[in-house]
Parts: sequence; C-alpha cells; structure tokens
Amino acid sequence: MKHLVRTSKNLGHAIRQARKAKNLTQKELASMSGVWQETISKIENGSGGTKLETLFDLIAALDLEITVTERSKGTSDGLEDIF
Amino acid sequence: MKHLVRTSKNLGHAIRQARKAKNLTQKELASMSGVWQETISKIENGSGGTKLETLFDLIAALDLEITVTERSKGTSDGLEDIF
DNA sequence: ACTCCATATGACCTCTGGATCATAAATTGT
DNA sequence: ACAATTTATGATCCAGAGGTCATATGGAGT
Repeated sequence: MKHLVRTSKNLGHAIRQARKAKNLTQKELASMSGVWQETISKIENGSGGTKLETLFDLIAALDLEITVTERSKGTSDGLEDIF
Repeated sequence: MKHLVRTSKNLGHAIRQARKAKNLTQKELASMSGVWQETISKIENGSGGTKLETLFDLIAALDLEITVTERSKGTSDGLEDIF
C-alpha cells in the first residue's frame, strides 16, 4: 500500500495501518523504535507537529520508506491512499 | 526525480534540489511557504529534527508530495536518489 | 460483570525548533 | 575588485513535542 501524506492525520493513518499489518501493539513498536507508546498514540491520531526524527524512527522500525517526488500531474494511478 | 528520504540530510537535499529546479531563492520560498528563510537554510543543510508541519508547508509550496510505502525489497529501480 | 491487555489522556519538566532581528559569509554579476 | 544578492550563523524568546509516570478509558475474551 502506498500512502500519500499531506498532513499529520494522513501520517497517523499510515503508521497505524503499517503497525497493524505487522501485528504490533503500540508498546511493542515503542520498544523497537525508541519512541514512547504515549507518543505513538498521539502521532497515530494525527495530533500536531511531530518531529521528523521521531517519524524516521517509527518508519525505520516499521520497515517503511518515505519518498519525496514532484506532485503527480493528475495521474492518480489508483494506488494511493489519501485520508 | 524521486528522493528516498531516511534522514534530515536526505530531506534537505530534496528540498534544495526542488527549490533550485524552480529557480527560487530561499527568501522567495520563505514568503510563499510561510517558513522563515533562516529556517529553510537550516533544513536544507539537514540540521536536526524539523517539525512535520514545517515540512508539509515547504512540500506544498514546492509542489512536491510525500509518500509512505513498504520498504522496497531490493528493487532499486534506479530512480532513487539517496544521500 | 470481571479480568487483562491496549490505547488514550493528563500533568510535569526539559529541551529544542521556529519566529524574529542582526549580521556574517558566500555567491553571483559586472 | 566591487556591489548586490543569497545563504548561513548567532542570539533571544516562546510554544510545543516528547520523555516519564500515573491513570483512565476501551476492547476482547471468558
């Protein structure tokens, strides 16, 4: 699945989905990423300006990757998942 | 161009490249994104944990998009740009 | 209903990112 | 070399993110 991320809320969804897909609890993800369970909860619920470093920790622990590209001109190839 | 972003430094490169590609100065990007020129400078140089909201502002102003996907298994299709 | 685990919330404290202004250093043009 | 523009740095201040602990709420399962 590919998540187009424009807001913190999008991000939260992507993180939560990836975590669930791996059958991890927030606590487990917390211990493998070094990010507190409480913080993960907030992030998954899209609460405000997380720090990038925190995001990278989560992304790495979840085996995800972030890419930055030019905005695709209309070509919504159907793989995106926007919230 | 597609930038795989794992660190703040990667991010900085992606931002700077996109800005240059559009022939914008930091000050111009600053006024169109609402992010201070000084802050843009720091971000482009990869200095530390930027806030997500700031990043989103920049990304939007530069017509870029962020996607989160599962880490591609080996398939380095040659389009990435890692720093 | 009652456990047990998961997730959310609330409070406190510390640390740091970003706004803001000033200025230094680097780059570009002539 | 010089002037002009762009980028970097340095300092101060403030808001808020995350570490940390305690607790509340929610959900499964029995």
